[in-house]
Amino acid sequence: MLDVRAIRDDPERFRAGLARRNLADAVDRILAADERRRELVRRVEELRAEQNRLSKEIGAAADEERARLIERVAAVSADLKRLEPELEAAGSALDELLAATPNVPHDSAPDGFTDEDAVEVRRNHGAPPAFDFEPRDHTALGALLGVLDTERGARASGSRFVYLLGDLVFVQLALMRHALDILAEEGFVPVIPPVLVREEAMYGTGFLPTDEVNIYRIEQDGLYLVGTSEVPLAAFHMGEILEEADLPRLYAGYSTCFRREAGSYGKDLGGMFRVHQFDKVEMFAFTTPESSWDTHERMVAIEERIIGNLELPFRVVNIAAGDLGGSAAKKYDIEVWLPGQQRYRELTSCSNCTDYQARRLRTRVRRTDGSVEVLHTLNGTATAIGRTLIAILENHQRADGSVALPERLHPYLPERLRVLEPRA
RNA sequence: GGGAGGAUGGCCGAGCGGCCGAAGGCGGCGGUCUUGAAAACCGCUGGUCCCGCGAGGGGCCCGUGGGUUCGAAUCCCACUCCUCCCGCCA
Repeated sequence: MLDVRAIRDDPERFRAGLARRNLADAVDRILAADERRRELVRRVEELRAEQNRLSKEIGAAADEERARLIERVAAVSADLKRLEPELEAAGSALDELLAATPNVPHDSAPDGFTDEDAVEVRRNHGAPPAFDFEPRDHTALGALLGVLDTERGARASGSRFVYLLGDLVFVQLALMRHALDILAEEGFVPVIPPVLVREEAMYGTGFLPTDEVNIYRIEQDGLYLVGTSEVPLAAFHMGEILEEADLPRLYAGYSTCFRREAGSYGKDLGGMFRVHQFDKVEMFAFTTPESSWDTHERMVAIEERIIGNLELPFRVVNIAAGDLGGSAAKKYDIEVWLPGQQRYRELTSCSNCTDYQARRLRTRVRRTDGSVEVLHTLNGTATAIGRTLIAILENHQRADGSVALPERLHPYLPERLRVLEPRA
């Protein structure tokens, strides 16, 4: 949620920022709603002050005086009864506008509206691997190795569900441990969070109301299945005021993620590139406003380190302003080269949400001088396990279909397991 | 699924319908004392919104939402959440 007072102070800045999302006119609608609300606040508060004054006098007054005062206060109360609903309506109108308005993009986010407009920041290790044979895609490899079963996944649960089998399960767990070890070393507190959350948490993180169609809802209990552990990690400090000395607070969440993938019909069908359920290790940071940009760079660097350890060719892209998620002011994606698709595909994503999420979550920082302000939140993928498995299979495959597992994973794997071998 | 309690400030905990944004304690900050520290003593110690350049003034907040009343932390209604016991269960 944007800060209305900041918009009031410098509307031009917000107009220009939101124009990059094609939403320049939102500023004027917000300002009009804010003006109306403040006018009503002024009038209602004057009446309440008058009512309070008179009521206090009544308490102290003698009986004959009392009747007269009660009559006077009745007139004030009548006015209040009329104005209070108007004030409430004006407040909701403003809240709805603000809830539907996304964050202002950072200056360093490039112009544009689609993934095509993202700007490449850097690549790792230059070129994608050259194969002296025709590389298979992960679906073919998964079948050959006997480690992926999408047909039975569909039978049990529908399309976009997959069974992971055999040694690939050990690779998944190794990826999880590998990421958590690095994050713990970097000062992140490991967390296994709840994956069902209340509406408040979904709203606070900005997934509701805008992303509703992509969220699984448990009607009976009024709970939502999280699409990322960003949600319960952000909600961890919902409504709290953190001490400046305790920042940054860094968390590494490991959870299963659930996504309806509505509106992606026909996209990335087959295999497990786009599925309804996958596991992910996620970074989440609560920082002071002045340090969030440094933290953002640091988190991307951690992502690069993790992917580098897995010996995967990747590139970092800076997402276009108009293509950002609603809460983000800036986002880096890391795209990994997939030989099966002959292109780079999104593997991780790292966003600085500045104060947008924190204001909705009411998460603030108490400065050492005692003042209180909204803090900044960031989130980033440490390892999206499903897609990382795909990248490992496709990039480390050999002519016979076997797959060599990256050395950095060896300590986390069973000793016999260094290569995934095709089924006999 | 059945039953019983509870929700007040960073934490614990009091609170006759008006003098209660709220006693007291703990914690925190500052000070006195001390070579230093502890102890003791003294003082300070909520958030938010509106008006104002500021000094300051005002509104709201005792789980949430309604109601009664001139006036509600206190009375009434509904809801939510938490805890405990029994049952079931990974």
